[in-house]
Amino acid sequence: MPNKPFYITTPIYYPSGNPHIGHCYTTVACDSIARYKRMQGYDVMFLTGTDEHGLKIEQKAAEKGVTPKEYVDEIVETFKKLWSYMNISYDRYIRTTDDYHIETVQKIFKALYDKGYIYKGEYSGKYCTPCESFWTESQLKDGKCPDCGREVTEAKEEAYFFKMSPFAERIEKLLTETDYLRPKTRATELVNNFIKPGLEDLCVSRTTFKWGIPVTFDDKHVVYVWIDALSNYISALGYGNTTYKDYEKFWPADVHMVAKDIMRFHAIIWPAMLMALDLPLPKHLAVHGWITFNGQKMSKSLGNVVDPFVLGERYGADAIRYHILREMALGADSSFSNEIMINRINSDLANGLGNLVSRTVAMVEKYFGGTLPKEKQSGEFDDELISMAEGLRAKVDEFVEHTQINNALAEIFTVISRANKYIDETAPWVLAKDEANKPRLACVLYNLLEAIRISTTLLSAFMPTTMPEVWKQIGASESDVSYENAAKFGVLPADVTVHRGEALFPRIDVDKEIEELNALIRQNAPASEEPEIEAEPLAPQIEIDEFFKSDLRVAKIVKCEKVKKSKKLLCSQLDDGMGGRQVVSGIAQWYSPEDLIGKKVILVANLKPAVLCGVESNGMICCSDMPDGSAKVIFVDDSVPCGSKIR
RNA sequence: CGCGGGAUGGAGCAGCUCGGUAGCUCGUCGGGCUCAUAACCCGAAGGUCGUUGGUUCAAAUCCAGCUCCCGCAACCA
Repeated sequence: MPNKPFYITTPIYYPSGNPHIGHCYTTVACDSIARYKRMQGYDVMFLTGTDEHGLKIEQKAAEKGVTPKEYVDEIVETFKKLWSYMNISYDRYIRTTDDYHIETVQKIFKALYDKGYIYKGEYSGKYCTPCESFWTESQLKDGKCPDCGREVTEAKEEAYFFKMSPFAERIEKLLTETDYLRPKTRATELVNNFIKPGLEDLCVSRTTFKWGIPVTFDDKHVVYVWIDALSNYISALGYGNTTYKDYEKFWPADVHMVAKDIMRFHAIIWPAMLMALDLPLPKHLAVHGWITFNGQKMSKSLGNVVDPFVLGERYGADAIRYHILREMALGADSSFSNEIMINRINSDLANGLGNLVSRTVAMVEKYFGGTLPKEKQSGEFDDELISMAEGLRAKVDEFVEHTQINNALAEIFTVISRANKYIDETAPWVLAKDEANKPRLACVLYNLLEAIRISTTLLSAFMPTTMPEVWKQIGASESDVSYENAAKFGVLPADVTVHRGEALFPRIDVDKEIEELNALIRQNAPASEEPEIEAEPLAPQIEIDEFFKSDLRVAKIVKCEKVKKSKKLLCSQLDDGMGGRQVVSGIAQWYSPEDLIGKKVILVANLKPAVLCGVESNGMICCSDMPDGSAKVIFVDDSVPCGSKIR
């Protein structure tokens, strides 16, 4: 009888930069589940990959002066290197630039078109030229581009749209009445925000960049991200292509694991696509939180601090894996500070597991020369340890089944703790003093080896690099550490021979280590005071009269207050030397009203008025972008009179 | 009144569905042990369970109001 299939996926990552610890998060979790399922005897397909199309890649490549494909090839290598570093056992790696994927996407696009779910949009006034973006009716803000706020034009541009509304009801049921979404607490949020207001048709093609999969029946268009990226889950199995033939076997997927920022696409758009194609839906969508660093969200500027390569080199892939997995709770964010990680490695891995193996093996060597005698005598305290060890597998099974890896690990370490306590209870060093106690002593040590064998067998899915080293030390053969034997006590040979080895997880000196890491950070930080910024590509040249189309004036902020119901907006009353006006600016995160009152700024005075969060705005205050995404207002010398023209 | 989540000893969390001695990990302090990676084991200190009111014999747990955080949505003219 063939083994039961199990299909698990990570998202395909966007290679617009090198991978960071956040990417490890999802991938390591999937890898652990994949390994566990393989151990259980499932025929596993574990898919990961990269989503390689789109405007951003096209631009990044242009900046570097290479083709998009060349650009992406290089970064993909880094991803693969990281996965090999982290000992990730993916079965297949999909790149959306692979021929077979392109073939599938084109077929799916055509199929949806033929079924009438994709139609060509001919909307008027939905295109923002500066942003090169299409918008649907409800995305527009007061009839203007939601991105830049400028007037959208009567677009001659066209785009294809995917009809979502026919599936709204089924999707709502999927989210609220099944356990598709994990954790389910997010279901209401999705339903309230997206489904109840009415599902918008989705723009699924672009004509404004070339780096994408061409629409077969309309070569002006390339397929936009949704259909391109999400289809990877089935194209990788051979749906719509002949490169692979695993679709029948593995679809529907057992688990799609994603971080919360892309939950929406996997919870709504992906099911809608599958429904439109009349394909079965995946069984579960497991959503996890973000890694935050010292309380801050991960960002590029922090990238080098928690470079997974650096961390892996210092502590080993398994230590990183363990920390990530142990901290991960479905849904919630988890913080990643070096201190937390080092403490965790020390207390759980070095003091708990590593030391348990070390002391046990040492005692077998010291008291029996490395090989236990066959004669044993059971005694007090044995039963509790044995029953805990024997019952462990069932508990871990349960947690893995529900993608609760942190709990699975906690369960395993309960047994490890219990084993350490068992040593104190039985006090082998006391037994060793009397030759008559040798059978009892042998039994105690054997029980410890068994507890270690069972724990590490189950742990090997999560920490695949180090566990074989443990097995070498405790004298376990390959068959001893099978999943089968993980629920049985008494598997190791009665006269097992151990082999003392290196410390598995050396204890880390916290203070020293933190200092070294901080030094590394400083070293990697930009040397100059001036933060380096990635220069934006230069806008096309313009004539001087085009410049004079914008009327820039000096104005003084006389009054300023926060816009209610908005986090980002400040509403200012300006003296523009022309009777005054009101302007709204999205800078509330960086400036409080007191910072601005009385200051003189540069005003774009001839912008068409717009209404933001119900407040009218007549112009724009000039700011410069900062590397971290914030903005700095450009102040003008107080001696310049209000209303002065700038040129 | 856009939607949702949260507030529990120094830190991070569990408990709340189905009211009844407040639990875990780390940290701190004291003790024990010596097989071990100064590790391990035991014990102690430390909490008005955000705030106010209500239901009840009894509320961290149920109900209502309030405050503060966080996420989503909206929004950086």
